[in-house]
Amino acid sequence: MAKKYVLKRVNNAGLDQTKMDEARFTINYSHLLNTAQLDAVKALYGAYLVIAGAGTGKTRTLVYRVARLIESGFDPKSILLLTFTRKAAKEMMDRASILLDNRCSKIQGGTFHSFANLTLRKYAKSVGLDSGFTILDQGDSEDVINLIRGQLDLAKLKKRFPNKSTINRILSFSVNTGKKVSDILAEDYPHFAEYINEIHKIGDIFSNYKKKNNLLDYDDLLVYLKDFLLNFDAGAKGLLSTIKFVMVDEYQDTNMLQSEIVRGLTQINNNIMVVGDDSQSIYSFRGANFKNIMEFPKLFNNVELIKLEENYRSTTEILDFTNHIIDSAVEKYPKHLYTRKGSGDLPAIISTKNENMQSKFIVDKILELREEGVSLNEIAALFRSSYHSFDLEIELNKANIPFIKFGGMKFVETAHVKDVLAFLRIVHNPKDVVSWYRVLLLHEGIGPRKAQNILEELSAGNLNISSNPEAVVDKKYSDNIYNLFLFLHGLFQRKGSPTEKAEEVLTYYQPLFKCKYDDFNKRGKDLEMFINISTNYRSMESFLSDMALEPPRDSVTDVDETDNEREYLTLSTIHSAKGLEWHSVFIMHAIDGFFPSAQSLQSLDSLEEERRLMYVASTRAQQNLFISYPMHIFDRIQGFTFSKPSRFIAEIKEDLAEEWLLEEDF
DNA sequence: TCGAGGGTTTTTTTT
DNA sequence: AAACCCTCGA
Repeated sequence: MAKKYVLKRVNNAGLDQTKMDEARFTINYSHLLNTAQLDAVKALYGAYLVIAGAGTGKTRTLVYRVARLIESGFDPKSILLLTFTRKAAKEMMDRASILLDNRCSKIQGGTFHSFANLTLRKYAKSVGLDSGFTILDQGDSEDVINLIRGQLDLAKLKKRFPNKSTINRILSFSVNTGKKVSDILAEDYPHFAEYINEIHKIGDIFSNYKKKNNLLDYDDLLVYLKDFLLNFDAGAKGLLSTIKFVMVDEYQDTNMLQSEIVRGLTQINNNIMVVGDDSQSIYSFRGANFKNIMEFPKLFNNVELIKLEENYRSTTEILDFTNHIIDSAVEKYPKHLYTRKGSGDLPAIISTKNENMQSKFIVDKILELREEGVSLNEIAALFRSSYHSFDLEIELNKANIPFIKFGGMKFVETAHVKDVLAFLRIVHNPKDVVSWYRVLLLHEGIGPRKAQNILEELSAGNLNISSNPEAVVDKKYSDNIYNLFLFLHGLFQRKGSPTEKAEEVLTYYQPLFKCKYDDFNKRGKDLEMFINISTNYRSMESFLSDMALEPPRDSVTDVDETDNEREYLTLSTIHSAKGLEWHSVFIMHAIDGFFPSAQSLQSLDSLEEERRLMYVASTRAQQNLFISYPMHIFDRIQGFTFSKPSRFIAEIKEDLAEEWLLEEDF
């Protein structure tokens, strides 16, 4: 008798989901994960919202899910993992590779912006872009706005007009949240409300300017990507048919624009998993709203909610402390974090006489910890604003404690590095007026006016760098302009690696550099490092994109790439410490006015965000948590002021932390 | 029109 | 302490 076969529908990977036998996997998932984590890892099709409290193994869960999808036979390239930094994406891919095999490093991963960059270059035509577009970083955008601002006749205005960074912030916030500029002004900048028309005008000119000159700022990257996806033409369909699974990390910090991108990405394969924690939402200034994460179920059908609540990071004492901080939040979604990690020391709240005593305390305590066998790599000092660590940095240097600082001014944001980049950007995109302007102003005898004239000649085609300057650069221009064009023409024609070109720029730039900066000796190190970094790149395009999107961390204090073995302490803004953890954590400057910051005291919403910031900071600690505040601190405006401890720690109950008072003779 | 000098304000956080 | 704005002499 002939056997009867029943044809069952199988999924895309050719495997029947219900029949999938755990034994076929090389990784023993059910042993290595808790129930909730396992639910998330096994999830296959559909939409999932994973609410993952601090330290509940969020990264671990994502890593295992990647491994499992790949083990199930899905093409790594069909998995897209959007993270907050590319470092986070890379770390996850590395961990998954160790877990399973090298296929895991083949998934697509990165930030929304870097994904937008790659996609838009690839599909430039269908978006109506030139694929050689240049990315404007925040400083570049501000420069353009300043230019436009200068052209408007603002002298006639009686009252102060917002400066470039404020204008940029307002316009950008509008793009990211979808709010009207007038509403933003009314809510956050009532004192500028009367300038609504001027701001709109600047916004319009700015947009046209960017379009005309092949420039995209951070927001444009997202807007163009969103439009590309939602227009859903052949190009977008082609792209989306290759993406089967989308995962988004740190979803609480995405904004409306980004959530539309997520929607756009899942139009064909409705498989989406977002992971986040509303209590750790700390990017409202970029348009994120902690409530967005709970709006997610409205975006997709049948969203399954998974909650990770077992904390694997901190001791009971630390967890009790951090739970208390977030319990006082005015608005939050219920969750109960618990730990089985056991008991340790109570968190300590340390008041010191002044800022320097605080630094000395931290240095001393670090040395003590090191005596006890805690590696410097396991220790971090966290602060609200980048400048809060200046005094500590001095003391660390005195004590010979190596450190790396995260957050704050980045290496590529320093004026001299931007100068060098500007030359390279012109050669790569001769329409990059922002860089042109910067480069022109470097030269003696050229101010805003003459630079404008030259820019006009450039856009009219009377001047260019593709032909020999003999032919195009008129006699009426000074020698240094002729020489500039000669140099750029040479560089434009030359084929060579980013490093070779950067070295040529440096040679040309050297005299200008020494003339512009008194402290050129100190800054010179950055330029050397810039050359060093360039050696990692073979294409100018990826080099320039990376410098704008994922620039290297720090300039002076940064150690060599080869120095990975060395131990170092981490100094970091709380924002840059997101997602990380250490054995021992110091939180500095816990003073009202510093943390929470003075600007946030005005509104409840921003105060609540400061609270979440304190929550993020304190949940980074595994074993030891030290929160310090100086009782006297120098305030540039008022001189010495007596300061109160941060309201977040002042409200802590006695049994949750012990208080230390540091005597003067330390 | 450039660029130096002086007086004033300003301050988070990041892609 | 640095960034910004305005004024004024060359």
